[in-house]
Amino acid sequence: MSLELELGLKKPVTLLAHEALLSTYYTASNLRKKAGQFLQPFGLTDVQFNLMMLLKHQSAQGEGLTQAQLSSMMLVNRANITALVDRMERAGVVSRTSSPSDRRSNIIKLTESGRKMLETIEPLYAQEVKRIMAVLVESEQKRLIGMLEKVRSNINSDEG
Amino acid sequence: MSLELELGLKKPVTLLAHEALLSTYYTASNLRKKAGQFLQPFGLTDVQFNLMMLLKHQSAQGEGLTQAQLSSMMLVNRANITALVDRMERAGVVSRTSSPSDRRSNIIKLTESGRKMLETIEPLYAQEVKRIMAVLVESEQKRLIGMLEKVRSNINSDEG
DNA sequence: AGGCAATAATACACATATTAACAAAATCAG
DNA sequence: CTGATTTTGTTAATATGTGTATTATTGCCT
Repeated sequence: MSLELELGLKKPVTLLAHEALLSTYYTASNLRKKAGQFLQPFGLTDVQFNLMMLLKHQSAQGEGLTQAQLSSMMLVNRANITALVDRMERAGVVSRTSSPSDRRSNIIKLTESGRKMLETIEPLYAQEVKRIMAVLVESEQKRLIGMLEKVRSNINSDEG
Repeated sequence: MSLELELGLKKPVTLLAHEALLSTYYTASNLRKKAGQFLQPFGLTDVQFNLMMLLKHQSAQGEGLTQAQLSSMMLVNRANITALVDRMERAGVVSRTSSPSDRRSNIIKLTESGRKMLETIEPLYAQEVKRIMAVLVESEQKRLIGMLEKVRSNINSDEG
């Protein structure tokens, strides 16, 4: 179904480039909503799940990540991470410890409870992601990734 | 530049389908940030600009749209629109009138000031969108739109 | 050593998103 | 027509995002 029908537009989007941009917006929006619904029974949001995945896959065994590293990997402002980690700490899925080597930094780690939770959810999540993306064959997924990468690379290329 | 490098990941994303999903997320996120920066000098957010574009292009001459129509076209909850229109009304770019034919509904229209503002911004915005998307030739943009459409169509196809 | 710039986290004000609960109005079933 | 249902908008609680300012700490440079 076209964007026009999905959104109930009365007139088509006239500029192709704009339609491409809106398609990217709304697809991301739909994917996030779907992820949110999928994760709700586990008491997690998509952002919290993403953070837990980073802690599991992007840190050396049991090392954890600093809030600054997390903000870089999630492409959000560092200020965001404070309240996000607060909530997750309160929910008992991560721990926050001051770094001994740099007392400005906090080390965020999965708790045992968080690790177990992720062990349950991750295979189901991976299965659902594969199901959704299976409308595109492997070569198409690669082409999609490549095209989006080109778009991102061009976003800020006029500055400086 | 790959997602891995852009986010400072230490390890690659192993599941191709997940990388495709994350690419879509982060591209949309980058596009929205860029739009936000572009619109900031005009005192608008990307969401407010999007709403103004809908009022201009998706309503019959001077007719306006209801909040329910706007929420459908923006893929957001109706509850959102209330405060959004409040802010935009306060900024003087839209007006909110009770519909004579259905007293539950509010008709949202661009004010003269909003219309003028859009006349200034729209061509600059279109130019910037074209510049960003010009890394993809027309056929690629169409292929991107088509692939994203297929993904969206598959998101909720397991329900019911 | 001492001073100064950069970095990490936090706090605050604000914009946007969700769900749930509600009131008012329109519509439908009989 | 009347009573039940649906639709529209609002409000409240919560989560996430931005930018800015502040504090603490680190590290660099003279």
